[in-house]
Amino acid sequence: MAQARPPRADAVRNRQKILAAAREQITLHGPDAGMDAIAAAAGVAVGTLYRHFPTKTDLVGAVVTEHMERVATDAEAAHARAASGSKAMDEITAFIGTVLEASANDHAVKAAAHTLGAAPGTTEPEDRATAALASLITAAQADGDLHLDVTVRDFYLLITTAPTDQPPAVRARWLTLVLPGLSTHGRGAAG
Amino acid sequence: MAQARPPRADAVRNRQKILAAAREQITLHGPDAGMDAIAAAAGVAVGTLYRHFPTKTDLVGAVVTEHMERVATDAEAAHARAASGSKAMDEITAFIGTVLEASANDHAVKAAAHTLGAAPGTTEPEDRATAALASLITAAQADGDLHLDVTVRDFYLLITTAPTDQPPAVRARWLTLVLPGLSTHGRGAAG
Amino acid sequence: MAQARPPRADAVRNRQKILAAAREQITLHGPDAGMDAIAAAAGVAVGTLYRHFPTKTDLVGAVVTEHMERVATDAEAAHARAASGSKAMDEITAFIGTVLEASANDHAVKAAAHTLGAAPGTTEPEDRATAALASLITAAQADGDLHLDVTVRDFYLLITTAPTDQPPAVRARWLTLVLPGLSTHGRGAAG
Amino acid sequence: MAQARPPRADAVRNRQKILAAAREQITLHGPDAGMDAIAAAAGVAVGTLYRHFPTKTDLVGAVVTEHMERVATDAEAAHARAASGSKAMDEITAFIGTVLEASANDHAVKAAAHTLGAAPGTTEPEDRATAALASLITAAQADGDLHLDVTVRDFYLLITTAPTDQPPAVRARWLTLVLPGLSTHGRGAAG
DNA sequence: GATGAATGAGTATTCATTCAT
DNA sequence: GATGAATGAATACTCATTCAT
Repeated sequence: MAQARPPRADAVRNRQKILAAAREQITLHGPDAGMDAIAAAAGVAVGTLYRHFPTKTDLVGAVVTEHMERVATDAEAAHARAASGSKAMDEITAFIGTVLEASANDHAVKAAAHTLGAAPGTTEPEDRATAALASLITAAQADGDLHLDVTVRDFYLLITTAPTDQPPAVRARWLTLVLPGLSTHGRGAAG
Repeated sequence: MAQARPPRADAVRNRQKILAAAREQITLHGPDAGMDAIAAAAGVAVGTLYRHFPTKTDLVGAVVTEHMERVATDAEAAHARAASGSKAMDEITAFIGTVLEASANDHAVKAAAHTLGAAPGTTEPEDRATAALASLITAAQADGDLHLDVTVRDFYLLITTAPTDQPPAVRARWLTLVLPGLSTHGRGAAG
Repeated sequence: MAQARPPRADAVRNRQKILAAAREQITLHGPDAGMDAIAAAAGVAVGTLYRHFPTKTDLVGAVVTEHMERVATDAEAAHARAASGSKAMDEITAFIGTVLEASANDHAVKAAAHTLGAAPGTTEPEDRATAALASLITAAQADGDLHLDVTVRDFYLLITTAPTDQPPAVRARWLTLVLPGLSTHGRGAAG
Repeated sequence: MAQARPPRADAVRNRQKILAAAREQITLHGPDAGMDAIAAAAGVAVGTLYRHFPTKTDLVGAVVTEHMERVATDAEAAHARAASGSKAMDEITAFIGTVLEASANDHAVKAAAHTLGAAPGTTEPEDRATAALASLITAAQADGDLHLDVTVRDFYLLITTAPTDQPPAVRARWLTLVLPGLSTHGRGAAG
């Protein structure tokens, strides 16, 4: 069985350029960004684009995955900080806020996911995020700060429904409304 | 002064058929549903569709307004019940659930609103809903059941971000997560 | 054989309103004026319009004929004046100018004729015009003012090619360029 | 500095086929010729047509420009002949005839120009034609054959109003009627 | 006779995808 | 592998004409 030969250097470079351009164009014009426009932004011909991503769905999927990559990184960072002393529940709160901010700027990504019915499943980065978040949850529950029935799926549910396309003030308000559902401490003095 | 003659019976029937078809098609394929497809689903020629709704935007707008109509009706009903003795906070809880269920079936409507940057403002039904909800809020706050800083906008924010396209179990879970942000009673015994 | 019953008074009135509206709309928007627009301008429903003119071609044809009516009237007036002493050649010159001006304001009419390949033929008003012009030609030739080979067809050729859609100065210049082809007196001192 | 790579051979061929088809279809059905029809006539898919001419206006513009190209070439040829001894006025006469014949076959072009309110200005070929004609005019005026007030604009006015859609005999007659407006020699012996 | 709602073929244009160079 | 020209189904919308009321 022949070894898959390693990809050519320029092919790798092209893949990166295409992903960057796709991210940019999708962010700019939503998932309706044209393939030609993406190719042009990448400084590449459409044919090349199609060699790397046989379908628009594939390309958008890749962008979404990239996004997941970032989520995973953030989750693991939060987990690491919690492991070295910071409060797990604080990390959770911060994490959700961070993801919301990131989505607000990469805004189209979520739309993309929706519109294209992107894979439900289990990409590698999603697994990493899930693992890190699960640990974080367990820790926060051990601290008595997080409701015992909260799961990773709950996080994903909230993140998916976050108002990413609203102005910052609205996004902040949404966080305020939503966090008491997780925390055991309610909303404090406000009411 | 002559009365504007009443619309013809068959024209009215067609308008209904078109709206129904639009609702259905938009639910099925999102606001990208084609005008031809909608016309076909309505058993009508495109021309007829365009006679009733000169623009796709108009048609989608009409569907959204229909939806708002229902929301307004629900809100006023809730308000009426609270006025005659039932607990305001219970009505609020039920109301949000009701809207969520309704939206789940009319699912596309939300997408529609988004995509078309639907009117920000002030359609007549929206005004009615807003008025009824405001009264409900005041009552619940007087009872000490609702956080004092909660406004109608908060309701709209939650409703807009509700996971209308998720299965019932997920929708129920979302309600559980989100209601504590409104109520002064937290999540009770769960954590 | 039954006598064709005389048209009802209101039907006659409608026909006039429609023709007026057609003239107006065609002048305004060219022969592309929509049937609905014409009907609306006439204060009549499309159905009524179609009862009077079974086809758009018919309607435009009618407008063109109306135009011919005017041409015929002008030609006969010119002829009458020449018969009572004025110079035939002067009347000819004036006549062409008059028609050109009229066409410039009813501009679309010519376009209409072209676009719709309107009947070449021999409507009654055209016949009257032709007769009057023929007399005028004979008279001017008898005066020695008009080239002997000029015919009514030449007039029609010039009129048809007149730059009706150009500004007045250009129209005047065109007359200057074209009249020497008819007159025996050339262009006088200009060259 | 890299040369812009030469267009592909088949693309060039297609461009020609499209232009030819456009000329033909526009000639046949006026500028209302459908883009689909033109594409079909060219043996090409619409998409291809749109790659070459992003807009119908562009396509018709190109056809008009082609026409102008020919006019320019004719004008320059006439000028060259006059420079090497032939009579300028004869060249002018011949030139107008030539353009008229050319237009008769490309008939629609004029309609096209009209309909689209074609550029007022200054395409490159138009400039060339204008220059050559100006020289020709000066020469003929120096010979005493052409009225002193005649300008290039007069030529364009006549050409634009020429009866390109009439049979040859009518076109010839039109020339006879119109040339005396330019020449200092009148119509000779005919009257 | 008048009304105006319904019809449906037709228009220019876009865009994901394929394939010859 | 890269290029970019070609494909063609699809889209929103128009308008002359028909026909039930």
